[in-house]
This record gives sequence, C-alpha cells and structure tokens, in this order.
Amino acid sequence: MAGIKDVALRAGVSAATVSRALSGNGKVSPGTRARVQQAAEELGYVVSFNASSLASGRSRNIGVVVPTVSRWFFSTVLEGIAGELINAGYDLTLYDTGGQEQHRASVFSDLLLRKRLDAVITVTLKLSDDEVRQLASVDKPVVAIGGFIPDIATIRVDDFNTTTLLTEHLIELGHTRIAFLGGSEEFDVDFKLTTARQDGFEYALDQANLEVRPEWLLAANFTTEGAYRKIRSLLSMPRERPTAVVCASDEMAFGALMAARDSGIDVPGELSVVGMDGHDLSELFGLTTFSQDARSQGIWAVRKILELLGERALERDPTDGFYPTEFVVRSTTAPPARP
Amino acid sequence: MAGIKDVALRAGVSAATVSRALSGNGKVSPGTRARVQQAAEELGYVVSFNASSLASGRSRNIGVVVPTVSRWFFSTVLEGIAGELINAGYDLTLYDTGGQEQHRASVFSDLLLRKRLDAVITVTLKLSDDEVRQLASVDKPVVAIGGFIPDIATIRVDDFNTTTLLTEHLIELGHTRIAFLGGSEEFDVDFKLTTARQDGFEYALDQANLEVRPEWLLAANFTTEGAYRKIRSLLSMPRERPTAVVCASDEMAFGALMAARDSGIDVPGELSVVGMDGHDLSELFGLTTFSQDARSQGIWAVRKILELLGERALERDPTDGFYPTEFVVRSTTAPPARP
DNA sequence: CTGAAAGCGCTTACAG
DNA sequence: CTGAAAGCGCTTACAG
Repeated sequence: MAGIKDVALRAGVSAATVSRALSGNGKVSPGTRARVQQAAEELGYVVSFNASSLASGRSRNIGVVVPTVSRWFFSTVLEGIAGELINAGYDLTLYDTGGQEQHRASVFSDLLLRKRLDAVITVTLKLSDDEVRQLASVDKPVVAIGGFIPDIATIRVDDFNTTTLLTEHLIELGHTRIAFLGGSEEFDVDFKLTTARQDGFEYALDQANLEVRPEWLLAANFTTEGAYRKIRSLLSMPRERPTAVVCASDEMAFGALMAARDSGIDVPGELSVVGMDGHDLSELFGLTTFSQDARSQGIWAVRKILELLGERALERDPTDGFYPTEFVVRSTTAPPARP
Repeated sequence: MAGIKDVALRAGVSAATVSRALSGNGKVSPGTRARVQQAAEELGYVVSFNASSLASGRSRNIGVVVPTVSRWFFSTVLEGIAGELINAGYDLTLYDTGGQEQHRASVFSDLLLRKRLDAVITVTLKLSDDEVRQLASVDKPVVAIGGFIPDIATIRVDDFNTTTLLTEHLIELGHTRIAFLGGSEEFDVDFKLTTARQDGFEYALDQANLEVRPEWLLAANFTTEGAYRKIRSLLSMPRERPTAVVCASDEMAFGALMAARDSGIDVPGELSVVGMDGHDLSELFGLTTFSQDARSQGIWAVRKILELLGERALERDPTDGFYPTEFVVRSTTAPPARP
C-alpha cells in the first residue's frame, strides 16, 4: 500500500508538502499541489487515519450512542446522522447499548474515552452525574438528542407540551375516560421520556378536572407488541373501559390499534387513539399524532457538532428552543359514543 | 490524560512492560502485572487506539456497510453485529450508503480503504467486480450477509427455495391467480434479492403449469407504504383480481394487508397474503411467512470475521450452506373462495 | 512556498 | 521476565 513517502518521491517533493497539499492545511503552490494530487491518484494513495490522527490529534470520527437501533426514532435519527457525517467526510462509530447495563458501562469507560473520537452524539440517553463529569473531563464536544442533560447542547422536542395538547384534543372531543400508555420504569433507565410525556398527560387531565386513574396508566416499553398485549388485556376487562388512549409513541399506538381490531372494538367509534412521533406508517394507520422530524434532528446534531469542532457555523440554532413538531389530526380520533 | 509513561513511572517499570501487562501479549510476571494494572486503574489510563493501531497494525475496528438502517432486516442484523462486537471489544464503524450512488462510491474509495479497519461486513450489498478486486487487494477479511459474492464468505438464506415453497403453499391451497410483490430494478442496485425471490416465485408457478402474468408482477422497493399503494391500486382495478399475493418481505406484506383492509377485501377470504422475513410484527398481523433470524445472522458474521482475524475458531459454520429458515403458517392464507 | 526534523503514543523484535 | 530502542505513517512548528 502506497505511503506518503511514495507520493513524495513520485511528485518530487517532501512528505511535508504532500501532507499540506492533500490536507489543505498550509500553503502550497498550485503547480505543486497538482503534481502531488496526480501522484497520489496514480498510486491510489489514501492517508492513514491512525497516523494522521495520532500526529494531529484529530480523528474525523464521531461516536454515536443509541439505546437500540431497531425502533423508529433511533434508526431514523441515525440515518440523518450517518448521511450528514458522510457528507462531512467523518467516520461514524456506533455504540448500541442494547439497553444492557454492562454494555453501557463498557461503552463509557472503555470505548468512548479511548481517544479515537473527536466528539459524541448521544440519543435519548440518560447520563449519570458521574458520566457527565467523565465526558466533560475528556473535553470533547457532546450533543444530546432527546431529553435534557445539564451543560450539554441538546436537541429535543417538547415532550410535556405535545402530550398535553394531544390529551386536550381528546378532552375537547368530549372524552373523560382516557388511558395512557408509556414505558416502564425499567425502560426509563435510558431516559426520562416517559416521565415527561406522562406528566404532560396528567397535567391536561388535571386542568380539565378529570381524574387520573392508576389502573389506566399502562407501560409497554415502547414496543408495538407490548402495547398490543396491554391494550388487549385492558379491553378484555369486564369493567368500565376508557374511551380513548394516549400513547407515548406511534409504534405503541399501532399496537393499540391492532389490539382494538382484534378485540372487535371500533376505532374511533368506541375508542380513540393518539400517538406521538410521526412514524412513517402513521399515515397508513390513519393515526392522529404529533409528528417530529427525527431525521432532521440527526442532521442538526451533526451540524452542531461540526460547529463545536470549528468546522462550520450554524446559521440558525434549533437547540436554542425545542425542535419543531406538528400536530396531525387523522382518523383515529372522534367524539366518544354517547352511552 | 494519563499516558503509558505515567503508568510506567507509577508502577516502576518500563513502558514496554506496561504495554505487555495490559495487552496480554508477551510474558509478564504476575506481580508486575498486578502493579501495572493497579497503576493504570488509579490513573484512569486507557490506551490510545490510534497509537496502538499504528504501532501494531491492528485496529480492533470493523466496518459495517448497510444500504439503510431503517428497514427491519438491516436494523436487526446491525443489532446482532453491534452486540457481538461490543462483547469482543471491537469498535463498529457504520457506513450507511443510504441507497445513494455517490455515498457508495465514497464509502469504497475513501472510507473503507482508509486503513483504519481490520475487516468489513457488508449487508445485502451488490459489489462490482472492481469493488471485489479493491477489497481483495486491501487484503482484509470480508464477510457478506445476504446474497452471493464471489470469493467472499457469505451468510444468507435460500431466497429462491423459500419463495418457491411459499408459492407452492398457496398453490396447494388451490390458488391459481397469484401476484408477486418485489423490489424495483432501481432498488436492486443494492442486491439481487428481488431477482432470486422472483425467480423462485416464477419457478413454482411454472412447475404447476400456471401462467406468470406480467401485470401481476409488482415492485415496491421493500417499503410498507410502497406496497400499500401498489396493492391498493391492484385491488381497485375493475378486471379480474388475483386471489393471493406473494410479498418479497414482511414489511411489504403489511402494506398489502392494510391495502386489502382499506379496499374492503377480506383476508384470507378474498385474498391470501404471504410474506418473507419473520418480522417482529408478523405475528400480530397473523402473517404466513418464512422467518429468518436476522439478529443471529449478524452475530454469525461477527464470529466469522473474528475467526478470519484469528481471534477464535468457529464451532460450526453456518456459511457452509444456507442460513436456516422456518416456515410459519398463520391466518393470512386460506383456500380461495369458490366463485 | 518548501524541507528537515521532532514528535504523536504506542508495540515489538532484539538482547539480556 | 524485562528494558532500550526503533519504528508505525503521518503533521506541524521552525527555519529558510
């Protein structure tokens, strides 16, 4: 494999000049640059990242930490990040903690800090004070997507208010018996998502003087299958049923819809369902939801990182407030049937 | 940040000994090792990947190339890979080509060959002869998941035969008017998936002396939305309709099912639907399908790579044949209604 | 604008 | 089992 010396030899210059010509750092005369580029091309030379990183202290490599890659929000954010990073010529090192504590630990202590990364993007990750301190001590830029982390640039939607609005939509339609489907405590280890959304839900009920019924506060780990099971069993209860359910994610709402179908419950006639996300399939399901552009959030995170690395300046910074969302009313919500 | 010299100083040994004690390469007395580990721990020392890689020629970093991260098969395979790689202490560099030609090109010429990777796993990627040659010339292990690449270790299911069996299942039920839903030519740039599955479909029809009707050969890029649109318009045609449809992926089958629902067509009464994959949601949809364990395929790819890197030996090599699949009959298939 | 040289932080024959 | 030294392939002050 051709090295920098081979290129230097062929172009008739020093290795230092090759480095400058190819990297764009430092001044090189146009003629020299052309000869160097030509020589590099002919030899199929490509710089050694490791050597370059070691010498310069910059890796052109960004770490991305996600709880899982198989849920809509995460995979979509990841796609946004990956595309933008390729455009910028950066590598992406993926850390999928898989929700497992031990993986998380090794990600932090071993991998993230191994000095191979220029910066880190975390997605919906709850960091302990200790981890925040670790990150700070390494002195590398960090941008978080979803949720709030002290002293760290964050891109997130307004979980509290969007859920409040979704709930108010149902209340305005006349619903008074409303269930909530969120994540479990256990899932919450990754982030306080559920909490913020559930808080928003309870706030809306409270404002309308409606009672929060503990037996209608369900948890399903943000999976469609889990949601299906919970709603199926809820609907099979002989007792009074809710006339509407607020789901903390579209994927859970899909499960709720399928559960209603299999229970012979008409949506929206007998049950209204709202989601939260703007999943690609929400339109096919006719789901009323709050849509957020996950891909763009990933792109913004990369731009923010590049800005922090001094590669570019942000024109307008979406991290100054909440990331914009859009309320989409479709066909899964309607006034409750008159008893 | 503590370096190897700091650790050496604290432990009262040379840097060489620290390196040997921590890496496990070469002999070190137990006492020395303990002192070194203690010192490293106290200083929070973690080896510099870049320096280590440069000196040793090994990166402990595997490149993974996927066409997209937002489809079930890819994200599930990726999760398998990511988990197994973390267990092995390797980093994962993700290349999402996003189906865009220019990204693919830069992945190959710039990134993959940048000497920072020990090996590469490609997922459902069609490589040109030229690209295969490039990979071979770099002399790094490559394992491919899905599809066949000459001279490269491959993990894949038997696309032809599984689709044949799926189709025969419908024929045995009595169906004679069967449509096929695959990917478009354009999507096929990534791999010959569709082709193999469509070939299997046509072979089964042929064996049963049934006619392949060109107007019932549909393409939808493997997305649920695309499949929905195609099947919706197929079902709205005034002319004779098929009584069954073979979908080249479960995600497309979901779209077909939703299209049938919205068209007022009963499944399986008026239309039977089969998928291919064993998507997490196939059970909820009651879909008859061939299930493949995507996560395990990712895990196997990693094991194969580690074997090629000399890190471990495979007990039993699933790449010797096709990766096992399982035929799952559920409720979306039934005999056609008697006209 | 260009080159010689030092240095990035490790690993690994080589010698003992 | 351990250390001194060379070297991995670049980048970047420093000098000219």
